[in-house]
Amino acid sequence: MSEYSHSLAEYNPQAVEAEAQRWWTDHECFRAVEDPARDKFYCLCMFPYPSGRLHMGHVRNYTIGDVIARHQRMLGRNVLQPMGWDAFGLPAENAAMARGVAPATWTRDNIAYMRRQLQSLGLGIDWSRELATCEPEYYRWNQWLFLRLLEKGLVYQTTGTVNWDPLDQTVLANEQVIDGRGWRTGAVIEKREIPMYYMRITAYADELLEALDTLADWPERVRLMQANWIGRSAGVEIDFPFHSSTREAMGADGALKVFTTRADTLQGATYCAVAAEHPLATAAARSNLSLAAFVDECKRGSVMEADVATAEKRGMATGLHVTHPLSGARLPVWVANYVLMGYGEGAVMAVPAHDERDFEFATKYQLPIRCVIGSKTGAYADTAAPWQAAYAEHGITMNSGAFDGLEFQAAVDAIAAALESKGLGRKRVQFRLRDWGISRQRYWGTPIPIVHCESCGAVPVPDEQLPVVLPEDCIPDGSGNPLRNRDDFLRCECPTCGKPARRETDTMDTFVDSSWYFLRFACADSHEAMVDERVRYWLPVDQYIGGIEHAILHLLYSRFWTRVMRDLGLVDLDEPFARLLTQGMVLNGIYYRKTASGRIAYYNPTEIEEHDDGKGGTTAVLLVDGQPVESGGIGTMSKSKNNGVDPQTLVDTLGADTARLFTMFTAPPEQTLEWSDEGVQGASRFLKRIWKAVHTHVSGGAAGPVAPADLNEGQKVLRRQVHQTLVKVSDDLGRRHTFNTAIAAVMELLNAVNRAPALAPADRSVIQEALELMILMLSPIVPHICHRLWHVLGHEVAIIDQPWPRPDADALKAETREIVVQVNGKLRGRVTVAADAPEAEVRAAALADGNVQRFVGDQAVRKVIVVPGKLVNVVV
RNA sequence: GCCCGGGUGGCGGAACUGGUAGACGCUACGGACUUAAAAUCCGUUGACCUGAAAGGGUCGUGCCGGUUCAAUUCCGGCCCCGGGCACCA
Repeated sequence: MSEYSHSLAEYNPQAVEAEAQRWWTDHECFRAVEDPARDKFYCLCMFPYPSGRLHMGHVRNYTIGDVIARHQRMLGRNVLQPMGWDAFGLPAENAAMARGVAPATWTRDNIAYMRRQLQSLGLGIDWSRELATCEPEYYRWNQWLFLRLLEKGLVYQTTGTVNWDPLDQTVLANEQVIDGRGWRTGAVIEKREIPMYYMRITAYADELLEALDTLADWPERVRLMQANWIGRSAGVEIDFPFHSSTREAMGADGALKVFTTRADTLQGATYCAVAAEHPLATAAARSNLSLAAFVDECKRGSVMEADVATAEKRGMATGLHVTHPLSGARLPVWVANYVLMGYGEGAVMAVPAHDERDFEFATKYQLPIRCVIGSKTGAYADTAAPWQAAYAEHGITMNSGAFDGLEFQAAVDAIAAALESKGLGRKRVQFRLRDWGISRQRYWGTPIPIVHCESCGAVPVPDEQLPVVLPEDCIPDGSGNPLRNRDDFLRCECPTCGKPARRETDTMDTFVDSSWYFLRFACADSHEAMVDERVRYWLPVDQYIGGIEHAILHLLYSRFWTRVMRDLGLVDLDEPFARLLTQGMVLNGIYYRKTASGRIAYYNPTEIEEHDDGKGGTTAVLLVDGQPVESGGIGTMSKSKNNGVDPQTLVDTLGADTARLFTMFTAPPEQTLEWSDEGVQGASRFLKRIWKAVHTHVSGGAAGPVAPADLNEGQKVLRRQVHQTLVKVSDDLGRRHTFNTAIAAVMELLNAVNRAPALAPADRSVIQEALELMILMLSPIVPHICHRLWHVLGHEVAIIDQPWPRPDADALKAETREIVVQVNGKLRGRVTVAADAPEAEVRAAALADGNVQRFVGDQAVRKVIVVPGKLVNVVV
């Protein structure tokens, strides 16, 4: 008999959790050791940015991972669940500015605090593999791989556009630009072209796209988003030769190259449009002051695609002309703000009749609209006048001379062939994906390992000089990169000629850090190499868990980086993440007041009380003054809306198990989760109920093993529910990852156990089995309380080392089944039949039901549909 | 603007492959226990109609339309909310 069995004390989460955590630590339960004889399971959650304190999103993320990891462990897998820190980034520099503390100090303090917080959640993490990306031991390999990519031509330098704050004389992130102005200075932001390093992710575009089909265990929506992001489109590249007048003006021959996926509409092109950055725009602006001013203005606008796409369409004629490659017609060239320099050729042929954007532009500037596609049911042109909108669907060519009457693909093929024979066009594949610009004009990141020499130019730092260590005592003040003022960092010798030279001060995008950390966890202590042979054992990650907001960039960069390392012979792996779960965000209510000055003051929901307003709704009141506040609905927990909930308070009061249970029960993992104080209470109450159920049962003395043959009907029914619940929970945890329904099923079972008679020895045996299985099923979710209750139920061996139970096939067998009977699709009755009753018998029983007969009446039965084991539908 | 999701009682959600809409939890209300409160336990809780009651019926899954014996689920069109849009991570 266990030492705990007679303790009917109140459930005290702090004591229970401390005890369980101590046991796991003392026994090194989560230390992952390579063992080729065992199946491994690598369970990884996206590592956190050490922002200061854990937020509820972290709790949700890491609880999901821990539940899956613990379940897999019980299934017998050799589980690895590591943790690290995405430690470089902008917030550390902001904190430095706000508090005058070095980013390194701030970051490391945050890591220490957040590590303790994670440990208090009882996560089964192998802390011996912990890493932080701001450690030279880690980022030296960013530098090393950068140099390998440079050698292979997969890193190159070209100019890129950045946001420039003219007052602070610094580059701003998109996030730091608010309504076109710098967040600190309020100055109107300019665009600047500066040299930057790029990674040639486009070289892998085809493979990254095609391999999406192999990711069967990724959410469909993520694969779709990635496919659309890569954006492969087959089309035709068309040359519009310069018109004679333009040749004179330009002093050169040539053609305007455009890319189009709608070559079938070529005969409807009435003008061409180029981006403000296009060479033709630059050339035309040289002799045209107002055009130069317009081009300048366009270049000043936002770099963000959302802004460009929603901006009012504006343009100006360049005065230059090109000739239509087939008809020879003279077409004007316009500069338009809706043409992106970064896609295709930075120039488009405009077909206003068949493209929404061209249509809007042509209507505004009174450019001709020429219809060349008719709908399949008739000529569109007849019904569309006067023009209301573009007809952008595929259709049949018309007004296109020799190309009339063709369907989309035939028209594209014929026109492409005609262009090709004239040397004015060719079929081509275009990707939307752009190369990855990794240069950041910021301090707190991986230094780019390049030295600038007056004689030799940009020279790679030799491997033996790695890492290029970032000085850690800088405190950014918002005016540019502080590395530029650090002589001890800047000054160096040129590795090629030995003359004095200057170090590159740009650092790498933090997405570089997160593109391979999952590989490093396999061998975090490797000093000689970036990765070693242990990667072969642990990778791929069997289950990756993180926020849906990373669906594109982080996951795509990681897939790219893994392939780069594969092609360098460093790993034997195409895809890093076998199975992906994208968790939803955590939301909470938003409350605010408008102050006299018109500013909005947000109040944390913990300072608010909702009162009934007597009209079926509620009024929100601020606790300190009792006065009403505005309710702003619900939104993601954020600092700016002041609606975050500190999980630490919850852990300190109701315990980690309650926090874990609440986040797992309240919503399925992929959906958004709404915070609710009452819901948290409900989770806590359930733990108390199960605590009490176990102790009450045990206080009745020892229960013998179940003897299936001796059970009465009620005991059989309860036992069947026990094993049905086990079947469901196994599936919910293992395949579906719907932890909410798994918990609901266990709750139902506890309700059934609490209702069941508990006097006879056979009753107590069935209840003992039910409670044991419930504790085993709950142990991945609320491991601390289960650690204790397992002992209370009389077991010496800790539950962490128990295997996942198997349902008893005999217990699952039922002799009868309830069948639903519908008449014309509406529920009219239920009949109970033998579980193995043949269809004819089920059908007869259904038709014999009193209520069914009432609804059938004297109407003729037209059809009877029998769904085996489920329902009968009588159609009259 | 483009790409991807989501919308079900008073609330969070369940219904897994087209087959009983509302499991489970919360809230609210009623009751038990208590000097009292908290806690705990028991019961009721989609709307409407009907019945003394037991019960029975109609409607109902954002809106409009379609397919089907049967639609929260599939198809077409719309509305609203959330995520991403390349320098937040």
